[in-house]
Amino acid sequence: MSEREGQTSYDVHAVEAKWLPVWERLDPFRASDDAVVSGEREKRYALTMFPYPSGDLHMGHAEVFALHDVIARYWRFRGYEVLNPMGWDSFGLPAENAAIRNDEHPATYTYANIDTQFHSMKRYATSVDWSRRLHTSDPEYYRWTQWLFLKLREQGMAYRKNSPVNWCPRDQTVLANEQVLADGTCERCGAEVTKRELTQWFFRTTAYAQELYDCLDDLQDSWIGKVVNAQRSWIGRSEGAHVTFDVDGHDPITVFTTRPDTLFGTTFMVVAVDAKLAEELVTDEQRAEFETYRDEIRKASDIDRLATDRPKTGVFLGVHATNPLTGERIPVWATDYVLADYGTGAVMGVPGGDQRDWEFATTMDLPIVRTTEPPADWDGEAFNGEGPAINSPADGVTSALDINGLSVAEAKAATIAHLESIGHGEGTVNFRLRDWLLSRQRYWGAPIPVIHCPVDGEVPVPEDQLPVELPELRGADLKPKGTSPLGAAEEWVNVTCPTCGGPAKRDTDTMDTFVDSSWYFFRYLSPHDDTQAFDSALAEAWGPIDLYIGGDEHAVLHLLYARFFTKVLRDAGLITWDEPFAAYLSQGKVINNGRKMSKSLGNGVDLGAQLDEFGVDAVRLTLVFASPPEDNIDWADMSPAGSLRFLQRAWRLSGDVESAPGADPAAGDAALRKVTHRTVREAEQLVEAYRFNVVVARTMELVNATRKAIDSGPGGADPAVREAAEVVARLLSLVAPYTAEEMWERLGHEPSVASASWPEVDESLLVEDTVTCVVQVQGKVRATLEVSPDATDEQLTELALAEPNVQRAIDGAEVRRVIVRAPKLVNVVV
RNA sequence: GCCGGGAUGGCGGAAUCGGCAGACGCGAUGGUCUCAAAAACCAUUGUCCGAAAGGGCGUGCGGGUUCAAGUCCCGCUCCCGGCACCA
Repeated sequence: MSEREGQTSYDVHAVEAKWLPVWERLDPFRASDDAVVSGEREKRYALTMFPYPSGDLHMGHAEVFALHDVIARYWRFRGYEVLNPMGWDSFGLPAENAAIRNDEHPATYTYANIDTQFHSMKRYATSVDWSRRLHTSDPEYYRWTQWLFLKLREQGMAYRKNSPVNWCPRDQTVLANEQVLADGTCERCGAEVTKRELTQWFFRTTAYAQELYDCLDDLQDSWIGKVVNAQRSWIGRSEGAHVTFDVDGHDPITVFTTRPDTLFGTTFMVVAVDAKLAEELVTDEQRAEFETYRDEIRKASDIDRLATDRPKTGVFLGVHATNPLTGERIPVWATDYVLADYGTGAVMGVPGGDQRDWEFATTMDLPIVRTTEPPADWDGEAFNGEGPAINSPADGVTSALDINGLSVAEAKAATIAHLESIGHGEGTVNFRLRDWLLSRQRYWGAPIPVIHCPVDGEVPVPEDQLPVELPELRGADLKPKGTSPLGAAEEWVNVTCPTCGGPAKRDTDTMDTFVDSSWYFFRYLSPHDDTQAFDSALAEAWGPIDLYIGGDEHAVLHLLYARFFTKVLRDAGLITWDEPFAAYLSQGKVINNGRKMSKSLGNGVDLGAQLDEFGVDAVRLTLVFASPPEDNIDWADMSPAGSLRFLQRAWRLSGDVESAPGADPAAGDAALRKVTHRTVREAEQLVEAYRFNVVVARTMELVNATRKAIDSGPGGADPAVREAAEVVARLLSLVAPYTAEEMWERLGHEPSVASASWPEVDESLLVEDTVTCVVQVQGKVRATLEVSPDATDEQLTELALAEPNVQRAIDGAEVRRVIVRAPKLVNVVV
């Protein structure tokens, strides 16, 4: 037992109990608005996605909070004023479903869980400013959610329309497109989503499609790539043209195409069978056949319709359109392979250039004309690759436009120019993104603050009457019945119209909970302000968020909505910046034994049990050290016990330091000092690059080096050992605050280590007096030399060739060339 | 099908300026201490040949560029994620 006080370990739980009240008293993480507004200190806004209060915190929370705290604490050390707030996304279905099961109010479940999570978070000891705590289900919060809804409505960004919408039969509510997974199931509960024709509220996200897309370029480097990619795909920008076809006995039809250059190969037109347009076009002779086909398609589920390998089907509508370039008449068909709600719901059929059109043409026996010359060895069907334009115009047809021989890009440009000149089309951009459906037919959300009056129509609730508080409903009253439970609260529903004073009814839908979370990061700036949603001056001072960390499940949903809100608020004049999250990092999942943790698999790992067994610090350390932040962590591969061993080893250093606090490190062992200062510099670079796992590795190396210095080097009395131990305490505090605090105290300092200053790097100690020079022969390492960092090429060559091992490798051959990269490398070529 | 990311020891992962592959940790093996165990500490740990010195091979596969390739280029395989009858 080399340790001075005879202790080889500390009691994890005693240490937790000891420091929590001290930190409570010191409150070192409170963010000062004044320091930032006055410009006294530079700001950093660190944000992690706030939790939904279902039960207690789990391993996933533990990971994201631990990762997030590294950067937040680091920024604080570096002298920034750090805003690190926390709250709860506390509206939502799990609470409502629990309330129905237990015949209680959703608030009971919600606030009990918040309380549980709050205490777990306190124990978890992240550097949060708790004075800014908020819950989205508080009337003080949703009052401003409602205010923002009205603001968006004022901006023309919230509107009501009747349309086919996604309906989840299990949750008994409509869903946004973003909440329906690729396989047609509900993102929340997994039920198969169906369609309903309903009048619903939408946010006009499509108005910002272009900007939401373009700004991704600026985020490319500071956001994790897969999320930028996901958003790009979701917004789905495609460049092309609108082309207008005259139709016999009908208004002209406009189609969207990305390949206007293939217009000469258009041999038919196809309209989505479920679009209104199809119904308008169909002739009386064809109507019966059309309706039979349409009804058949309507019966098929979305799942079936999504399959891409089904044979092409369709019905001729009896009308003809005219190709604007050639005057040729082409038949108009209805089909289910054209989508009613993308583009114009109608497509020009170019079988030579589009595989789907090829299959349709083959099935329906329609002509096929190629417009791009395929390569000589082409043995496919439709060809949509690069090649010279052909058949413009085809034999026997005339056109004012001839693009033969042009490349695809040239042919597109020429065709668009021509269409514009004859008034039959224009270059345009189309997006896949749809407007955000925000109404929900459920109870536990923010009521939509609108009154429907038979005289005045849609009337916004006057600002001074906000919030529109939820009526007291509980248990069975909340049972989903396909319409909003709020409709049953008659006293609440029936109101007088704010405009005419006559009888009117409240809107009975509540808002999607993603509305609540689209602006919470603004509310953190002034969470107790009862005069406004947020303070624009504070938004100016603190925004945008410098680093946001969260899960991939929100790669599209929440991040897209928050970006949209930010842009609308900017255009409403409330803020000046364009994007809410300057940098985004996604955390991987914590899994167990190769599988997602789940009740049915019985492989869940209980966070509380892990904390009880290994302590907060060891669990945090394990999660941070496991892998780069964005990778998944398989808990079965991890060793929290090993983490605890390391923490004890680090802690023991603080008991072996024999010099007094303030001892001058300059007098200490130079070798250890070099390691210490190099470690600090590397840690700075690594934290800033979010490579937190490597920061831990470097800290471990410093602990090892310090241990060696104590046991078999200059000994515990050397001031360099104190310097090293004090650096370890501060590096460790990024991940293991309890252990670090305990070390800091044993080293003779006042708490809190979090308020200590960051170790200053002595640049002179980063200069090595010798470096290892690798000597290769034919690229293979044959020897290493310890040389001065300013050794010359000539010196190195001479030393290298003098090595017996090098001579043996050369084996008498003629040295043809010696490559020297002084002072690190010599390569002898024979 | 299109777009993005990845593949490194028994395991998690280091090495992103083209310059010692496997840092750090886990696990394993042997040892010290102990009545014993735990903890702690010491040693070994990519693989093959060799008693050793030393050498061969080695970053998913096949080519290439280079004095030098995990890293750059070309062509594949597989895995993960996003989008998908989106015209």
